[in-house]
Amino acid sequence: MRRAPPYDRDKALDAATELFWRKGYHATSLKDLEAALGMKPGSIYAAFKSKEALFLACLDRYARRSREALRAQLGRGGSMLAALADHLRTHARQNPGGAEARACMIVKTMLEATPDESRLAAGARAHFEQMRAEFAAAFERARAMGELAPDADPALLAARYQAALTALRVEAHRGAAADELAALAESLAQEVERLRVAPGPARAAAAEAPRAAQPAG
Amino acid sequence: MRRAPPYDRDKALDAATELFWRKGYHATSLKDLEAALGMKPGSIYAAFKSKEALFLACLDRYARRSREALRAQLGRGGSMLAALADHLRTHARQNPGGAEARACMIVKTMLEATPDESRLAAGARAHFEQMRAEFAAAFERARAMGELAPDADPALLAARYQAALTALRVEAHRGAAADELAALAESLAQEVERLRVAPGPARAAAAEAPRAAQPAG
DNA sequence: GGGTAATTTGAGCGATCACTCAAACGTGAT
DNA sequence: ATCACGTTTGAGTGATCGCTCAAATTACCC
Repeated sequence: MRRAPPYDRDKALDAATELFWRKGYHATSLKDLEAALGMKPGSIYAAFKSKEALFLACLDRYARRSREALRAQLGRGGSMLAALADHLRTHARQNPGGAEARACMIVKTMLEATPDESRLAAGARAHFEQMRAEFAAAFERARAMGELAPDADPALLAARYQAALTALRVEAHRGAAADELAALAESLAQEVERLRVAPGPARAAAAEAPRAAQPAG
Repeated sequence: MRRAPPYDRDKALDAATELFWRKGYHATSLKDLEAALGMKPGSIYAAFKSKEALFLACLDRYARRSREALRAQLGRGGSMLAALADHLRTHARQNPGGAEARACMIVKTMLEATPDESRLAAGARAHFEQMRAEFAAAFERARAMGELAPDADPALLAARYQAALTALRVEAHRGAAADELAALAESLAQEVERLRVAPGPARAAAAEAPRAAQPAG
């Protein structure tokens, strides 16, 4: 019979994720973690095997939650393209000082991990590719629904969508003004919605955005 | 009369930049720098005042060279939009193992710097904004040349262009296959060229890209 | 209440961190 | 040659790094 652990694993992972996300892997010390988790080094190493393993656990959790949030936003039925566009707009609505006004932890880790820290690098890349697969599946569904042209390339669209999202979150991280961030997100979102092909002569004609003066960048 | 320093400041900065760019600020130790620069700690601290100051010197140099490379590519006369598009394509042509197949050092630093490392964060942001100003100036020139519609928004276009470039370099950093990277770059480049407005009824009609099946993402 | 096993504790491990400084050294002027 | 001066040297600074482990503590079963 195991004794119930007096520490709350979920809260500990929350605190560790917040710390790692904000400061990155290298700049976060065990002292920081001890303070944030309210645990002594021995407990941390009993619960999680090492600093690296703890980081990877946080990253996995973060990625899983990101994926679930995406699916929740895309799975409400209705237009896939509209949902994808709204997902971009969502990321511009974060309050500037908030925890979400930060670049994606997966991307941060990809850029921070050195080649010899292979587990961090491989983990981050795997999660990045998994998100890409989510986006590709969404575009495939859009194509199946007739929102996209039959010869549309979901893989390329997914790459471009992820690029837009990545850059948008870098812009938020930079501290861009809320209105500039919203304008950029809106511009990228309209780009997605402009992919829609007219399904019939009547119903979705309004969804076809008019050719604007600056449609791209 | 000062004695000429026996160390080559330019080569030292080259080596330090390579190291910082690859490993980031925190993961680069003084031991690493000693080995790469061929200098003992005392010399490093005499030549550059601290690890942080050395990093900032490298970052300044990197940003200045990036700016100069951009100006060289955009200043050859001819179409600004074509030059901007080609600049994107250039970044996809880097050989995969090469030193350039890495995310932008400015962006890496923006994402790595913690809020309390204010000099690193501020320096990276300043350089990022300076690059944005370069892009905005290029789009303004394009508008003045009649390549863009008179009501085009250079600031927004610059933000979108920088977003595309940032994401493209993240994709290269990730280790994307050369053909996928080229496809993404080509897609983004065409997006830029599609901004062109027909200048006259005849001459530049061919430059107006035909409306493709998947123009955006 | 006593026994047992799982868990937490926290001092402290060796290694490495960024950095310093007195001494050795090289160079140009005399 | 000799001197004066500025640079390079590299052993060594205290602090902090990630991490360990024997001992104390706690919860559960009988």
